[in-house]
Amino acid sequence: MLIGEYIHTIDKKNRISMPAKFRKELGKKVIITPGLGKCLFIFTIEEWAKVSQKLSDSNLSFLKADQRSFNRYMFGRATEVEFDKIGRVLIPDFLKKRIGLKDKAAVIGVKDRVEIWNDRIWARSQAVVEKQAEQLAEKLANDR
Amino acid sequence: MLIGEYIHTIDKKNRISMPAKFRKELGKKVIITPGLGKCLFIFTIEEWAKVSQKLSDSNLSFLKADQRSFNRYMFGRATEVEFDKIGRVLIPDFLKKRIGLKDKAAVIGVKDRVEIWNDRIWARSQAVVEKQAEQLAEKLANDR
DNA sequence: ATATCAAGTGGGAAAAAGTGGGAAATCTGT
DNA sequence: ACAGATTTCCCACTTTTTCCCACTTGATAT
Repeated sequence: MLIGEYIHTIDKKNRISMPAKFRKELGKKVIITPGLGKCLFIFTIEEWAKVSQKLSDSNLSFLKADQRSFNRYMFGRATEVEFDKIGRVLIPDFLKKRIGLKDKAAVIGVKDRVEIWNDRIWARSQAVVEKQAEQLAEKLANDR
Repeated sequence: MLIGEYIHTIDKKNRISMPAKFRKELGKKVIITPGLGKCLFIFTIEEWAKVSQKLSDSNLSFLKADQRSFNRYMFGRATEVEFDKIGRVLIPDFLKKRIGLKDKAAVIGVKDRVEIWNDRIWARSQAVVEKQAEQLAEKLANDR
C-alpha cells in the first residue's frame, strides 16, 4: 500500500526521485496525470487500466458532455514515464506548471496512487483538513 | 490486550523503544498515523487493514472532493515502520512535529492500539481527566 | 551482597537513498 | 546536413537510514 509523505527535490532537469518505499510497488513505468486538486496523480500501469476503464464506463453519474471533457482532461494529458536507473521520474513541463511546482515537492502515498504537490500548497491544505479530519475520523472510529 | 503507560526516550535518531510488553502483540511491522488529539496511533497491520478498508470502500473515491482530502490525510500521513532487532521504531519527522514530541514520550496501551504522546502533554491531559473524575464522583455522591 | 538477566539507551560504521552534473545521444529548425 | 538545444544515460558526491554492538539500569535469583 502506498502511504506516507516525503519531501523531495525537483532538480534543474525536472526530475524527482520517487521515495524508495514506493518504487517496488510502482514498477518500472507509471502513468502520470493531472490530478483532482492542485496535484498530480501517479498510477501503476495496472491501476491506470482500472481507473481508465471505470472512467469510460457510461454508468458514471456524469452528463455525457461533461464526461467527455473530463476524459479528455485525464487521458489527453496522461503521460507514461519510466524511472531512470536510480528511481527518478521526469515531470513533464506542462504538468509541473499546472500545479505550481518549484524546487520542493511533497510526494504523498494515498493507498493505490501517488500524488505530487508543491510542498507549500500541500502543507497549507493539510492544515485546513486537519480539523475536519479529526471529526471524520472520530465518526469512523465510533461506527465500528 | 495493549494496556499500560510507559515513559520512553526519543533518541537523536528519532527512535523509540516499544515497551517489551507490547512487542509480541504488535508483530514485526506496524502502521503509525496521526491520532485523535495531539497524539499518534500505532496499529498492527491487521488493525490497519480494517481501518483503511473502511476509509476507502467506495469505488473511485477520488472523484469526491471530501473523500479525497480525507484519504490524503489518513493515507498520506500513515507510515509503515518496522521494529529493529531490539524493538525500536522510527517516528517519521513530520509526525513527531505534529504532536510536539521532544525527547520524552508517553507510550500508552489503549486496548487494540498504542498511542504516543509528548510526555508533558500527556501528563497535563491526565491531570484534567482526573479532576473531572473527582468532580464527577463528588457530584454523584451529593446527588444521593 | 553479588551475579544474572531483561529492558532500555546510545552511537559507530556500513549501506542505501537522494541530489547534482557531465557527456553522449537525440531532436529541432534552418 | 549542421549548429544549437534538449534529452538520456551514467557516474560521483552527500546525506540519511539501517544494522550491529556495547553500555546502563533495575529487577530477580542465589
